[in-house]
Amino acid sequence: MQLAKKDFTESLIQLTILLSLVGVRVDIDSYLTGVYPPLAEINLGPSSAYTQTPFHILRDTLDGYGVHPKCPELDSFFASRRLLDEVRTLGSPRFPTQLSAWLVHQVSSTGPSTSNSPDTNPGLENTENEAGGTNDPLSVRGQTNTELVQGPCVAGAFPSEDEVKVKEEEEAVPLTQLAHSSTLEQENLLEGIPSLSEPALHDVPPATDIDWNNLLSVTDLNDFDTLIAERLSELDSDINSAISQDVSLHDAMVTNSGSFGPAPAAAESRTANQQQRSLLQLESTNSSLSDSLPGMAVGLAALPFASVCNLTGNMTSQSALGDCLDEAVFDQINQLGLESLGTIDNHLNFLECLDSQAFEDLDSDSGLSLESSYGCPASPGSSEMSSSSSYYEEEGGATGYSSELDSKPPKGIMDHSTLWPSVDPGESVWHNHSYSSSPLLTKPSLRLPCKTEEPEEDSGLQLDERELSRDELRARAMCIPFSVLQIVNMPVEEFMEVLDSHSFTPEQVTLLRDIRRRGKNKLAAQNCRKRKLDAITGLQEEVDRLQAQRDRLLREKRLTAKTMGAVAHQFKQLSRDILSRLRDASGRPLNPERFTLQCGANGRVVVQPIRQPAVTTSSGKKTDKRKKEKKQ
DNA sequence: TAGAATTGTCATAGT
DNA sequence: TAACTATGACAATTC
Repeated sequence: MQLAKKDFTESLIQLTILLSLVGVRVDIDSYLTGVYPPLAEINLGPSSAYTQTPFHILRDTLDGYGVHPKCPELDSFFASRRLLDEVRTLGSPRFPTQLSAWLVHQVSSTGPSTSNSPDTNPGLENTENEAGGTNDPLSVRGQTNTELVQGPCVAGAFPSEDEVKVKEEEEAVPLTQLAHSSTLEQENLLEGIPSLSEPALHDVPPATDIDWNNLLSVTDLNDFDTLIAERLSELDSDINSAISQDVSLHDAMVTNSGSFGPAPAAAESRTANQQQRSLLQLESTNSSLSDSLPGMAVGLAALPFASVCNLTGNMTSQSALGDCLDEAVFDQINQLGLESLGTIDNHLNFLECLDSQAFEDLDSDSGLSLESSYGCPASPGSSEMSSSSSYYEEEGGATGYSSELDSKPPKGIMDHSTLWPSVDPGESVWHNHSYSSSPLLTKPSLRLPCKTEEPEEDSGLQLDERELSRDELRARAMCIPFSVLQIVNMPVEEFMEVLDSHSFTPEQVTLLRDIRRRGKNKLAAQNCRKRKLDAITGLQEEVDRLQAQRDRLLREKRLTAKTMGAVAHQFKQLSRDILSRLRDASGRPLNPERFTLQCGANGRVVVQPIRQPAVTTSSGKKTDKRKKEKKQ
């Protein structure tokens, strides 16, 4: 059942495309409105144009609609929507349909062919020179606009010997090629670009970004061409076959037929003439543009650049960055047209902003600070330590920290279990790490420890006495009936009560306060050091993570830059080919060096003259004159 | 024996 | 104001 539906769907698409070729628009909205869901099953079959490549899946899931990427309904919806868009693009008017098919053949052609390239075609060169001889694009513009509307005037510029065959063999056109247009285009490009991008991950010199900055910052078309050529010269030769830089319409059709299997040469020429005829049928969608716009307004309408842009969807689908580029940057390239390719540097700046912003976000989002570690459950926070009720529990561990009787703390990062073991405070010794006690202090004497005496009298100490801390020994010497732990850990109220109730001497009170102060400060020092180590460790981990993320983003950036270069180059080639086939009022082809295509958001393609540098120089002269006038 | 690591202590600022 | 905490600095000790 699914197979039958699939076949029916493909047949419907082919029929729609066929009807579109003859100028009949087929609206299949009702087919996709949910009443009939069979398009959802297109993805299930291998014969579907869209299921043969996973690009739509990747793109659709990256469209950012908040639906789970694996949702089958979502995938089906977007596949259906894409099919609808494709059919609409092919449906009306006639020229986009023809142009779409031509793009398919051109892109899918294998092997470069320069026979009819604009640069090598002497006829075009002559006409270009003639057109360029006027040095007035406006004159050409006005004539061309009218010419394009009339159409038949242009027909003479194309060979028409195969036009009759076109009508006869139109039914034999491999319509599936049209249905596969964007898919094949993506496949071919993606077969080439990954081979280009893969070495970018490993072999790209460090100056790649700089070169690409230069590339994208070039506003002059010639410079852009040069940089593009330089860039592509470094790329794998497969890009030549994938993009078919210098393939003319006819050659593209020939090579394309070979790519799709054996086809008669007549069919190739027929298809070529079909494209030519479609070009002759250009309709001016806005005749007033010749007056209002500095260029010709040609209703090319809906160049399938979306399919070109789609190729980047898979390339960059692994990240949101690629998605943004695919959806925004490339669409803007499409809209701005070839003349505005210099603004790609803005997009590169966008990339830079993404990088920097990502880094800044990461910095700000790290949430790691010296303060944050305080709240870490692994480390006792200051609030915990400040609580008097928790002192016995907390500082009981602190006794273990200094309990060199049991075990030595490991070197390096302090072990938390070592720092905070649950040791009975009453049984543990406070510490004897730093100071060995004097035997004199074991006596009930008020003499302070003299460090110079310690080495001489260590031999007379008992083992347990040597393990006593200095304060412990002082307490013993002062006959204080409390251990250091008790003194330190008891609440302040209790400590005050002890001081009041035991009628201590002032020296004893001072010692008790000092013991308590030193003990608490020791714990504080331990906590402080542990927090510092935690902070350092956390920062180091954060640095490692950010460095890894930075490397990943840089790789994605380089990959995206290469993709953008490939797309820009293809856009330029397509524009050149299209312009070379357009005619002005006198039947002369447009000079691709002087005109450019701009694709509007509504799918309309407008031919506009390229701004000559002379304009800038004249403005510069004006400014110079103004400066001179000001000086005078 | 020099040097690093550990630890206690002091001083001080802040709470 | 006292108690407490946090932390830098210093010194003693250990390895």
